Amino acid sequence: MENQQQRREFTFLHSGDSLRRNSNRVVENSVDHDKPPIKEVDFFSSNNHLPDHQKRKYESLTQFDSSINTGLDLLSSSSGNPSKTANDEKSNTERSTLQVELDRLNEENRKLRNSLGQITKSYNELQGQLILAMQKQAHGSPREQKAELNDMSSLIMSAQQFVDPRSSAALNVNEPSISNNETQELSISPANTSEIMSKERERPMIKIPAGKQISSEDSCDKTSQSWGASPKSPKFDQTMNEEQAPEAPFRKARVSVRARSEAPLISDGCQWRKYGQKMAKGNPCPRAYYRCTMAVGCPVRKQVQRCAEDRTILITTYEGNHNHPLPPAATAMASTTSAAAAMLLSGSTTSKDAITTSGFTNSLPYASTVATLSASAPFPTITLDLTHSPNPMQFLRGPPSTPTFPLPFHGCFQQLIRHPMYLAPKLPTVPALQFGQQQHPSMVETVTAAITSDPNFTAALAAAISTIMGTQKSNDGNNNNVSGSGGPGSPQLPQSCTTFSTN
DNA sequence: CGGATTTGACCGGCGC
DNA sequence: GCGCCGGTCAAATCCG
Repeated sequence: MENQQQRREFTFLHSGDSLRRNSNRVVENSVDHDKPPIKEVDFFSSNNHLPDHQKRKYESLTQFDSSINTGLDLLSSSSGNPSKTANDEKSNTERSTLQVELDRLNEENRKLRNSLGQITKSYNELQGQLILAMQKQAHGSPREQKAELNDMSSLIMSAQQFVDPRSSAALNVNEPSISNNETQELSISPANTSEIMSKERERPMIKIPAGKQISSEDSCDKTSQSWGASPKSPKFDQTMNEEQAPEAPFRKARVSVRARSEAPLISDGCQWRKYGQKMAKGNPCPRAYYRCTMAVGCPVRKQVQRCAEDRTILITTYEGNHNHPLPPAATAMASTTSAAAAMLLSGSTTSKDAITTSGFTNSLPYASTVATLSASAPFPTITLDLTHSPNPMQFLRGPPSTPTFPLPFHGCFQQLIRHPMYLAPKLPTVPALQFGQQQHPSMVETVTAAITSDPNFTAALAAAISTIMGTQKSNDGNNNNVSGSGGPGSPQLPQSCTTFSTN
């Protein structure tokens, strides 16, 4: 079983490498005649309205590696001919136009390649860490299956970091007992997890200038704004070393969700235990504190409080990363909040940002749903306002087996989850995205476009990928649960930081 | 009886 | 230093 897990993970990593190679092909395919048309070729070949002689010119252009500007030399030599005719001048003008276009495409491809290179670099680092972690586990005393499951969770976490190590590292810092084996409980956070996480913490993180707390949200959201004071949980504190302390604010990324609900607490697929209730200043409604009980030691907490101004609105604020599998009903929401938090932590928000995040919310089925960033607060918070959804209860109370949470990425990646190859015991050697390309060509393009237009998308993508992997685990007959008392296990990424909430 | 909830006490951070 | 406030703990209580 352990070997199988390892093989899976390595396969996944390998597939990531394949992703890189394949993506490069998009750029360099012009020299590979055995491959199907690549984007550049497609771009030019799409000009079917052009005369044949121009098409031939396009073809000649695309015969050169777009990463090398050899095509430009060809054009310049041609344009330097003093005996050109009027037609030649016309065609040369067109060539110039095409040259500009080609340059633009090359530049675009270069950027894409750079992005992929960064991803690959992070990926390789993680791979090395995985190997180290697994070797360490192999030499250590055998642990129960519980521990192995947690290993899987940490591996999934790593997978997420492959996409965006920054955000993942930041998101996972709430994990307890990950840097100090002495404090960790036997059933949680195995050694390899500790090693991985410790290394991850060494990664440089983007700093958001600590500014004055400026609440960009209405009074209803004071609940989330106030969460920053947290801390104590002695167990967690023990795991923090001096270097990590300055980064603490990043670990407190929160996702606050506003939604209309009559119920005091809406099921979000996770199991929660109430551990406190307080009256918060400025709100006559008490604030309830919950912690995740799906796994022993899960650091995820949430606050639930009704909006003072509109008590039909329930505000749920999540913090922390699950260190255990999550049931399908929870993964949709979890991935969404993870994506939101990842976006928040990805570094693009350097000050008070009260915006409607286009890259994120554009994917929302309900146009009125907005995500508000408040990175200037002591702890960055992203608020998803679902109160204007046409029928919020539709997703809030949807059947667990068919989560219909109207948030980004979920539906898109369900396609991957359902793919037969994806469900196979062994992950394909082609990356999930490429693989999606087989059946859903537009998806890869969409993802690529999203990456180029919004770097933060990688973080969101990471969460979604994590969700996929988690779902796969639950689908391949492995019903292991981290917590014996927990419900259906599933993974949310421990990975994914904040969980979604509903409410 | 065991697990979940309630609720007052306690602690740490922060502002004055 | 003091008080306020948010967050957590843990004993008491409730509930299935």
